[in-house]
Amino acid sequence: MTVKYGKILIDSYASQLDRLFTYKIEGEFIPLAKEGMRVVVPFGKGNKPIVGLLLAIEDEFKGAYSLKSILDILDDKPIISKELIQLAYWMKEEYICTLMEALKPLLPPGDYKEVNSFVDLIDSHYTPLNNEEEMIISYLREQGAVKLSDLKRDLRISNINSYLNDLEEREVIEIIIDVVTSIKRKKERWVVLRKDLSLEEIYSIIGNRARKQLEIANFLWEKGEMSINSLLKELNTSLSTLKALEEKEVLNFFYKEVYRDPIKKAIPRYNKYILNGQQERVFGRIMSSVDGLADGNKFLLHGVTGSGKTEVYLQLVEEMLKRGKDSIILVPEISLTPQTIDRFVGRFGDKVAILHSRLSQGERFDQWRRIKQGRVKIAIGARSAVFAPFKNLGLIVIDEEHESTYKSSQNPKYNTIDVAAKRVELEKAFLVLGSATPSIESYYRALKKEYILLELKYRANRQVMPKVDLVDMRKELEVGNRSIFSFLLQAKMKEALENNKQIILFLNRRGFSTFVSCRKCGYVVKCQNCDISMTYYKKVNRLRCNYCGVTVQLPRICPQCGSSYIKYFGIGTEKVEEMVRELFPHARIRRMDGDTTSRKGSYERILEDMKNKKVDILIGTQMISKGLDFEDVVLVGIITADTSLNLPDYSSPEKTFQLVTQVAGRAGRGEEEGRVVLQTYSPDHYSIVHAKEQDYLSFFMTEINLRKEFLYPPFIDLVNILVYGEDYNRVYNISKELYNIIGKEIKAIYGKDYGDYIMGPYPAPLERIKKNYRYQIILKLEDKYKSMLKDLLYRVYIKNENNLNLDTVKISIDINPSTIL
DNA sequence: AGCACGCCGACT
DNA sequence: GTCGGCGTGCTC
Repeated sequence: MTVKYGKILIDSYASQLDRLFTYKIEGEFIPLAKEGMRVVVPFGKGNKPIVGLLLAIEDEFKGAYSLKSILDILDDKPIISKELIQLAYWMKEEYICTLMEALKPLLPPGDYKEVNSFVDLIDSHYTPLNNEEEMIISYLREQGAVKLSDLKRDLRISNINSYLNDLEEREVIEIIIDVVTSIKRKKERWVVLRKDLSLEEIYSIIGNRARKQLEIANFLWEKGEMSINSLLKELNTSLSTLKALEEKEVLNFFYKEVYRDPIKKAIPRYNKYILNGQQERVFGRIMSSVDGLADGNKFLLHGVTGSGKTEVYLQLVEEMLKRGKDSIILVPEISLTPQTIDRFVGRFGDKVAILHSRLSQGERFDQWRRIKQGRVKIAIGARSAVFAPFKNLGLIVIDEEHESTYKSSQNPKYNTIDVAAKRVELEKAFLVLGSATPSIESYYRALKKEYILLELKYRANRQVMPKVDLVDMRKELEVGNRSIFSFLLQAKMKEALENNKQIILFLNRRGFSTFVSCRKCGYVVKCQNCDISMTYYKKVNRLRCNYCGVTVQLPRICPQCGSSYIKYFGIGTEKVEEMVRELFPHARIRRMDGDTTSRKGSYERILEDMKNKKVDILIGTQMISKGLDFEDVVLVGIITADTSLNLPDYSSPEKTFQLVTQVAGRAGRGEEEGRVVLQTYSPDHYSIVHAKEQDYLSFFMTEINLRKEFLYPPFIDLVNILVYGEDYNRVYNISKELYNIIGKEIKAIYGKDYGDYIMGPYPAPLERIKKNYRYQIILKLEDKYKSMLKDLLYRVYIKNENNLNLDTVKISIDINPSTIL
């Protein structure tokens, strides 16, 4: 074969370059080129060299135009696997974005154009076998770690790749992928004793007067080698002593690369537990699939709070390790707490990489590289860790799978669960979704047998589920209690404090509160058509439904009970703290919300204080709803469940049910039975009623029927098309134009019923963010028309076939968004 | 995205 | 006559 053909994606986010270009691969490049490598190609009329990603290699080409040839290959090994390339193609289709956008989270972090191969000498005492090796090694001795391309340019050895490969195989040199900016990879000075001397010989060289030097020698004899920093600290000595030893040629200094390790403190070992009966059944069922004894590769693990899901995950990971397979553990960012990390690191030590949003660019790159090179076998992190570049992936676990943080809100706007399901298919791996309150979507799929449903019905330590008391806040008002704490909650708090127990007060503040409700009877203004709370718009002083756009007058008096206590809802954690202080001036109170935990480490400190019983009452928002496990918390107070219930979003009952169940699960983790006081203005709402009973199945059945009736996911895909920009008129006009283009197609499908499937354009609930006016169009995609309409959206949005003027107005398309605010 | 081509207005 | 404005269209 004298020539091959490479399909290349140009490194550009320009939508018009969202296609592959064919280039010839000739001569020396033929054996080197692999899919997933970066290449340099001449592009455009001026043949400007530009970086592209080689995505496919073909033997023939049938096109009517002449081809150019690639100029260079930048990588020594692919920077992305074939499976991940496949995944990117799938994401592009699924989430309507360019291939380059879809690839972004799968490529090395940072600017991938800045990624380079570096060559470094590992064994500097190696004796070269031939002239070429001699040149390479002496070059590296002089230069230290160098860019592969520089080395090639300077030495001009023909067939240099085969020499380099050979040397790498013999572990004389090392070829590493790294980013240019971090070529100053962190190195530490280490010391090692000369290997050819016995201890006696060393003693005699040092002589018996230098006591400190003898101590060091003894120490190193035991330890082998050590970094200078830790040696100096440990033996409380100075660099000059070491220098003296070097002069006597007892020890050698050398440099050793340190990985910027985000795990700073020593983590104690986390011991393995023996699984109880129900855990064992779940574990056994999954393992029988893994070992090919049963069908299925995707599981939904529905386990009540405190049922020991984590231990099941840990043991699955362990089995994967035994089988030479890698694992990815996904957790919501907020539960990526020390508690969670400690368990995995405490069990698996340095086989674990941790990926979270607070890593610096350099740290992030190191973690990526450790995974890519196979130095770690387990990655634990937030949603983007689903793309961890393992080559032997065996298992993906998604804990708290119902959490909305698994939906990305930036391009590509992927849903981690769907991505994981796809990846597991591509890599023949296994997926385990876990939750105490599975999302409606996931549970529905489990019932449809897309996932295998597994259950943990009891808490691990025979603890009973906490008892939930429902308090109707309308009645509190009737009997003259104007405080935000019901009499029952006050009494329970007093009791817990007297018994020296801890209390968690949970304030439900999802997003912001824009709904209008009656403090007397709990009435909330809802849309007649959509069964969704209406949103108050200050500017026009009217209420509007964000789904169908109907607006109504703001009621002065409650239409249900006639009281004038009808107003907006909203209260903050500070206010709650103030009120608790009034009631219990001697209690030690801590607050946990966005404000108090933004400072680094403060979150950990609060948890530490909680553990050490330095806190009596912890007040918090979503942040305290999960993962926290304190034995002495006997009481959980939910100040008001209603806030999330009345957001203008079809999933608000689901979110409310989940939140209440999760928070309630914080109580009674110790010996004593937990109590939960749940305050609400809607004690009859199905999500509140079922949350009180902790009856997931009943909640699911009610909700799924509503979803079907009102045409919401999982029965359709909801598409939110957001048009935004600073110029109101342009935003409005573009959104109108867009509506007409898409509406035409929908009309052709549905005829006069088309209005059920396309809504808008309406101002978004948050009509203006950062000077941008925002209009939205909402689509409901039925499965059978999905690919057709997605194709239309691609042509309109990415290709801009209708030549919409998008200079000052931007469009964002979100498939099944977690929120439409 | 870049870059060239192209078809009209005001200049050495 | 030509220099250059940025609209249009293409890039293997």
